[in-house]
Amino acid sequence: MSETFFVTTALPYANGPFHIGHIMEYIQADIWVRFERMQGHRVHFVGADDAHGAPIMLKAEAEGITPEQLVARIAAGRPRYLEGFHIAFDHWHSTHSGENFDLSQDIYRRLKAADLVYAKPIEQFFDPLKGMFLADRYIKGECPKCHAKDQYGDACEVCGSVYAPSELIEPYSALTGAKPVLKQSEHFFFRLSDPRCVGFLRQWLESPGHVQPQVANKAREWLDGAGEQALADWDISRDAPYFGIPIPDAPGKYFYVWLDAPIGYLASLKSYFESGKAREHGETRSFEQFLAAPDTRQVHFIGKDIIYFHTLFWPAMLHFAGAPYRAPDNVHVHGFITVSGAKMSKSRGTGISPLRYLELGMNPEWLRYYIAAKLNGNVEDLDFNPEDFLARVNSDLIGKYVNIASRAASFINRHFDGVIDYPGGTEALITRANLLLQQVRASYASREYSRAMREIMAFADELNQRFDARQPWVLAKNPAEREALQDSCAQALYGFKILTCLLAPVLPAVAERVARELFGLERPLTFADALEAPRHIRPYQHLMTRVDPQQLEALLEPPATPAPTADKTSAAAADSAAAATISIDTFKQVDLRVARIAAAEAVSGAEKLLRLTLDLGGEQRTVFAGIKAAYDPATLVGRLTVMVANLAPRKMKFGVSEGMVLAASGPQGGPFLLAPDSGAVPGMRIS
RNA sequence: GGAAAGGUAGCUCAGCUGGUUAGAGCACGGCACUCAUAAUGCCGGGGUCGAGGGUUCGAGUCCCUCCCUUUCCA
Repeated sequence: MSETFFVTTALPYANGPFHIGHIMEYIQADIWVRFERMQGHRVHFVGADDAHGAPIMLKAEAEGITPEQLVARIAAGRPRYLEGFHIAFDHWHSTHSGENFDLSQDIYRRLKAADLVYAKPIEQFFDPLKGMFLADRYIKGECPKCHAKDQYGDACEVCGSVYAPSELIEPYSALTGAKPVLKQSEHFFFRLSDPRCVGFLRQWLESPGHVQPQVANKAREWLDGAGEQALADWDISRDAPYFGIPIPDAPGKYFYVWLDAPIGYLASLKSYFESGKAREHGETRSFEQFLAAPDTRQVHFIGKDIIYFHTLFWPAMLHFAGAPYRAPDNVHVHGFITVSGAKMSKSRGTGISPLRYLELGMNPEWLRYYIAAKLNGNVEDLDFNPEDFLARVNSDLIGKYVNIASRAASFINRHFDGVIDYPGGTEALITRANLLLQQVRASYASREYSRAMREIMAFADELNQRFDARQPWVLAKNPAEREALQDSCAQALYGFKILTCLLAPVLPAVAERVARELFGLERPLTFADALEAPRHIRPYQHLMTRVDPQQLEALLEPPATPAPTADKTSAAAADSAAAATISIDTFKQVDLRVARIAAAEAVSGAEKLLRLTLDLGGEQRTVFAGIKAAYDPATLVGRLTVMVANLAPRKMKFGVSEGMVLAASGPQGGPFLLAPDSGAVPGMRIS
């Protein structure tokens, strides 16, 4: 019954870091992957950078580096986001790779052999200074309709009309300002309009499960287009200079980036197989065998902006290239994410920065839950609303879910030494769990995450209601009610375990901690665990803190303007100039370590101090820090920071401080605690 | 211009193939409780389901027109 999936997310363009839209898609896919794995299915989840094309080439040129260097720099920044949000790709690769060169050229040769590729001369604007053909976006000029100046070559941002670049009045190259000239060049075309392609695509779109009905409608519209809207063949070549994959037997010609980008899915998979990782994950077949197997389910998660490429070209290319290539089994389309109703814009700095989210120490699982709570299986936009985020996360996750464990565990530990027994039996809960599993699994499977979260939270409500009705805090005062006390708490804790299983795809880190720390399970949870009543619980430790409105505010405030930043650096420079130089040996005497803040509390009687318990990976230290004014203790717990580990202990009025944490401050404000990048673990030496 | 999706309580959303007084969570008001890193429970106020027509015994749910929002048109 176990199935095998090959899952991808859309390849991000390697000219910049991830934005919140990428992260949303990855969270959606990651939840689905984790869900399928919890059902016992084998899933290979891969991603890659989309490295080719003119924008990357030009950006690299502008920075005075090679495109490879630019792409490598961007790629180096990927892991901290992925790890930070618990997005567990099995492999991450690049379209600028040997695998992708081989696969792209192979698929091209096969399509050519199938007579689905032809050459045709086209006329296009050419920048004589730069010596390259110009894509529409690199040509600007006056709009032929409304005569607005400086409009792009494809559409006018002022009046919204659409036109060809040759219609622009006074066109000029956006790269050099030169007047572009029309020049002829031979391009290669993929015969998308071929009856074989159209026939195949119709059939593929009709087969249930391949795409959502709305997406099939849209794609059919393109297929059925007539006249102006008729389905056109696809221009798949670009002329040198171009950062891309050379077309075989065609000197100076490269594949258009959109041809090799989706092939990057397969390139990443191939690299995953050839690196031996697939084998580590229990897959013994070769890449080709795996890909060709009819029971391998090839699933792509994409955004609605790239439906055209993924429902027309991509399936057709794969199908007509032939075995081992196969058209996808499922292309799942999601909408965009907006912030407070406004469309995300990188250039205007609106939207929320995923990196900033992590840097502020905000819990990634808050965002995962919030996205899950708002995501359905349709192609609909999702709004990130700060007030909603705060309310949703705090009341659902902390008030309802985590609170159940917190309130019940304390009784079991205090009165029964952690032993959970069920004088009232577990049948009712097992029946309930079975029903819930059925509902919630169906919701996850169809990507109706918001429904799943509603179903799960309704159960959390039930548990809190029942717990309340039985009033264990009253029972605890009467020794004769011992059984009732144990039963009421046991029922709640078993319910909590069920909730945790159901939420595990969304909250992997919390689920892992619950399994290990509370229930002593040294393995990942599966859905079968929901039917297994726990018999013992360890002392409860807080699982999640509430969202701090200040963090949320900091997340949303616009990025700092350059001016104050410059002030800061100059102030810092002035400071450092004042300090005498020291030798490296002197510096090495300071033992700096990464520490996890295990606990934080205000010190009563002290205006500025917080008492921090720092975890150095095995060793715990108590440190007093004068940061009370800037930090709420609750938001500090769990985050990583930097401490001086070999500072002589100092006896203070409130206790002994065994070190100090590092924070920046100056005339512009502070203190600001230091934090290592994600990946650091407590105890690491800093040098 | 063509097309798609959406417009349901203050906010975020559920309402499948039309059927008793339109639901949830959050927010708000009141009460209760005190086990829980203020968390929980109960009660309540609040919606002419974008507007207007139509079909029907009966429409948020079907049809038509219009308005608004978002997006797509390679």
